[in-house]
Amino acid sequence: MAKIDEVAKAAGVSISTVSYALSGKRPVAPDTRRRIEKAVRELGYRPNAGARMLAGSRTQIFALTEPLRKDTHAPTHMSFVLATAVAARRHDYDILLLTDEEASAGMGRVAASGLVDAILVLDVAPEDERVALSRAIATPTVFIGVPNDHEGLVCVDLDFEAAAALAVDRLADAGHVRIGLIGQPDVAYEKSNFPPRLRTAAERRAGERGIRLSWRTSGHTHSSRGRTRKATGELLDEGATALLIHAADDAHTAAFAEIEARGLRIPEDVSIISVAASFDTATLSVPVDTIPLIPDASCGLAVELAVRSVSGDHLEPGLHLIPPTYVDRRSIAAPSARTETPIS
Amino acid sequence: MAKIDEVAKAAGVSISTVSYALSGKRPVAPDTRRRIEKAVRELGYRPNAGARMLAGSRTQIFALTEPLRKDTHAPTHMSFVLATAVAARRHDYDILLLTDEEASAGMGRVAASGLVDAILVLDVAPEDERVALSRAIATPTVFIGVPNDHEGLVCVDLDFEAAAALAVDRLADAGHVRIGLIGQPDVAYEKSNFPPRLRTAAERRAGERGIRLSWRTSGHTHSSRGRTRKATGELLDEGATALLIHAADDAHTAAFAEIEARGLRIPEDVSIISVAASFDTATLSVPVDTIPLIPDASCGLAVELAVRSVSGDHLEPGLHLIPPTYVDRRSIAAPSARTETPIS
DNA sequence: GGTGTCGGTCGAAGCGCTTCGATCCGGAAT
DNA sequence: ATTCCGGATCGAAGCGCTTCGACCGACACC
Repeated sequence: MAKIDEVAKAAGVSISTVSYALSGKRPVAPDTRRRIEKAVRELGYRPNAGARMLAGSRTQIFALTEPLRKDTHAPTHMSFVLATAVAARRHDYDILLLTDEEASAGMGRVAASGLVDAILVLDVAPEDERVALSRAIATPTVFIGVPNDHEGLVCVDLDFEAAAALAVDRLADAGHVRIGLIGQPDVAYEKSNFPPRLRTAAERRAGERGIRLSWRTSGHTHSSRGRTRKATGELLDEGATALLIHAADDAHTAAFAEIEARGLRIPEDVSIISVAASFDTATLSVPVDTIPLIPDASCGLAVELAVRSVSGDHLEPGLHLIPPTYVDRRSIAAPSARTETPIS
Repeated sequence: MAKIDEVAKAAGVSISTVSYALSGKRPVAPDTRRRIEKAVRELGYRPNAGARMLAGSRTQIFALTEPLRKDTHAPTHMSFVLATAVAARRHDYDILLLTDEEASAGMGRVAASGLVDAILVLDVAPEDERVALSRAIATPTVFIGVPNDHEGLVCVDLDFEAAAALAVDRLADAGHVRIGLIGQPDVAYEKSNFPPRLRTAAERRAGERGIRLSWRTSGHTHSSRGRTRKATGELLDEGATALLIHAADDAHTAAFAEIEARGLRIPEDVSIISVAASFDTATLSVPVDTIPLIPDASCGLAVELAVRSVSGDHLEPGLHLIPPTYVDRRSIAAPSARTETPIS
């Protein structure tokens, strides 16, 4: 591998001029710059990562911690990892994976050894041991998700509460007075933070709009087809004319199956909104309206915050909630006489 | 962060002695070693990663390239990434993720900048552009999977051919003369390497044992419930008394559904072996015999090879095929009169 | 009693880069 | 003219570690 001194010699300048030309930290004459760039190209020069870290004290690496619990939804998780990696590369950063036990243990290690410039935290649990760890280290840390105790942390997430309110509003505006919420699997309500918050926010708004909202989960440890169908049926039996789904894709198809089995149509007989889905609801057998949880948005913002914090911008801690966006796919209509029942 | 000279001072020795005590590359007196370890502990010393890379020319980082095509089975993929990361940590290595476009572009980058000691290649396609890249760089590269053109490469994988032969043998030994193979989704037979090889090997062995083997895929771009059920039905209609399944978990449940719908039982009426499954076939509604594809084994071996190649051991290129292991869960029995039909 | 050999230790030379201060030069301001 | 400023460049000092060669004393061997 060519080294910086070879580039300097080839371009007829000093080492430091090459460095400045490449970093842009001091002005370099246009002609000189061209000669340097030419030399770099011809020699295939790449600055040595180790030397850079040592001299610069910027590593161009972010750690990404992901515990990968057994109940993690793999496809969703993958899209978050992917979004983070892509966003990082846009800022010339690489991602170092900390999984399994290392998700926690590795944080201290990479921080102390100066291997990474910042740490991104994925798969955040309500009571997450990484919260304490992040407070104990000097390396900037950004949470993608919000733990219960987020005092002094930088956190990024979809504004689930606003999303829930928006969804309820849309249904209320369309005239629905009884709606059902099909939520995440049971465990999510203990091990994760936003499912309960979304539910609570939906209930609050429903109350404000004079609507009755019933809630069911979509399974035990993961979305179960049978459980979700049953839940759907129960909600419809209770008179729900609209469904708000906060669950994985298979829960959607299970709900569709029950609706179809009853000879009902979407949206004529049953309105549906999917909330905080991170997959594409347009490719479901029935495209549905959604207030999506966009990995690119969350992870992009998280990376941006990390980059900024490395560049000196001491960012004040706090929640960075991404405002919900409504994607209309025509799965909402006014309640039909067919499903509507008098309020008891 | 404490630096090595502070440790040296605290222990009353020179910097180099500290270094040798920690690396073990030269003998250090037991008493001296203890004093150094004490100092390290008390100061919370961690060698600086950048300095280490620069001076040592060992980075303690492996790159893991994973293109993440849309048809990648997320859960399977995740278990490979996890297995790799865990294995790497056992050897004191971290994993740097190269995804998406960077899966290819990043290889040259991290190699040239000396960021990583070796590269591990995941999600290998038959015609994989990373093959050419790996030949163009000096950084040791280990493929987890076998591309068509593997001349001069180091590749690790399950011995699919032996696995197929083993599976056919078991069924033949049990007395089956007509068996069906439910394979991967269609695309896998174009975009991946082993599905066709497994199929061919199964057919060859079936021929040798005088058995008739019919083949069906389990879907178009992913396992489809309907398609798999249909395939299962067709195979049974053709007189198959045993099924060899090489597909994702949902394909198994789909096959079970069809079998159950026909009032048949496993293994009394239909014998089943799952080949090269990377999930736990014991947790399926019906536990089935399997010749598993064990991520820990493949990735562990790959990491080991990478570590060895870094430590000077110039490893000669070649395929490292992991011998198949048979896990008995009692899903095989002799063919029953109920399903058996005379050979036409 | 020389002369190896080996365990144990030290000093110093880098590893390849970034960055600070110094220098030099041409043009604007006075 | 003199001064001053900012663009453009250079030399050199590290960044924190690894590793080489050298040294010293202890012990064994003949």
